[in-house]
Amino acid sequence: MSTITTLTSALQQAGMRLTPQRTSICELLVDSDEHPTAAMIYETLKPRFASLSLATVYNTLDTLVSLGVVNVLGHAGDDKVHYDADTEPHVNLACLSCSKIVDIPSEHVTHLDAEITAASGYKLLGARVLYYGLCPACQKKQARQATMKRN
Amino acid sequence: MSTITTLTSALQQAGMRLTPQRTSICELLVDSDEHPTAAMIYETLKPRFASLSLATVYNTLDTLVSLGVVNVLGHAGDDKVHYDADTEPHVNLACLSCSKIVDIPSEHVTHLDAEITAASGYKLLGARVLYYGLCPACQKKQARQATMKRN
DNA sequence: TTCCAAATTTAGAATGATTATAAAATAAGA
DNA sequence: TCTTATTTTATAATCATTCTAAATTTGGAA
Ligand SMILES: [Mn+2]
Ligand SMILES: [Mn+2]
Ligand SMILES: [Zn+2]
Ligand SMILES: [Zn+2]
Repeated sequence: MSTITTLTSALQQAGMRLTPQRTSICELLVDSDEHPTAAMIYETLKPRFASLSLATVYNTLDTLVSLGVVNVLGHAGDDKVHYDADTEPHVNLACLSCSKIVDIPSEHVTHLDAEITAASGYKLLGARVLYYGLCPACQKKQARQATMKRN
Repeated sequence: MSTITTLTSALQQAGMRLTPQRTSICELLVDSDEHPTAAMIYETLKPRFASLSLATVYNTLDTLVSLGVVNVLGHAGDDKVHYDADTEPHVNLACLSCSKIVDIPSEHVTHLDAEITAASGYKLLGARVLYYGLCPACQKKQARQATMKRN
């Protein structure tokens, strides 16, 4: 399990300073289980840093991703990129309708890293294991709307 | 293995007409193993359809994705969304430097679909299993540049 | 055939997430 | 304190993608 230290020390070891903004972004990423976007991080931290800039959020996220301590999952029905500070192998499951992403533990994904590295010679930096579809609530919503139209 | 018919009949069963543009987009997706972007598809088909529009490419891709016969993998170092007509479970492996995506067969991913459906109640539409890092060639390139700087 | 309405494609404008830029603020060290 | 490198910020710019309305194509009557 990633802790705040995992992220902050990654930044330091990369020769970067630990500013309050960067620390808060790392904290939010580790504490959150909602796979936030840059905009969500920005909005959440705005009250704490009145002058926070979106550029800082994007820059910090890019750095964390390129250091391999944060995974970038991509779009989830919205057109925003979602991030995941939990780099332990697991399945992410997104609803294309409400854009929520939940975690699914799976024994199967645990061994993929080693398998891929061995088979490919690639230097792995991150994983994007995201299945997508419709959550139960949004399935019901769709069924209801389909019924409406038919009548 | 997906054939051209998998995609075209999905469009027809959704009540859509099989136009030459749509058929060609489906063909290209099935024939290609390079996980193309909308722009790549557009450029490839432009010689055949002088008046082809990017909107048609995007619309067709969206439809195919929402029908579950094409997977959307997301960005790969570039900022273009890559698509995969191979919906058989497999690992995609992207190089963030040269943006190439290769396929890695894996026994482990085969059972994920069923496992996720059972555990979640979601209606699955697609999978995005993409690991990313640096291919061997780009690793060498980076090492060489690091050496340069040091001297 | 010819005609019609629906579906589709197209060209071009608009959107908006992300990136780039340059100036202001901050921090580390002499 | 100075000095300098790093970082943040405000704002402009980019560009992949989406939207829009007009033009084209289609399939099915008549
Ligand atoms: Mn997750
Ligand atoms: Mn693939
Ligand atoms: Zn939902
Ligand atoms: Zn490469």
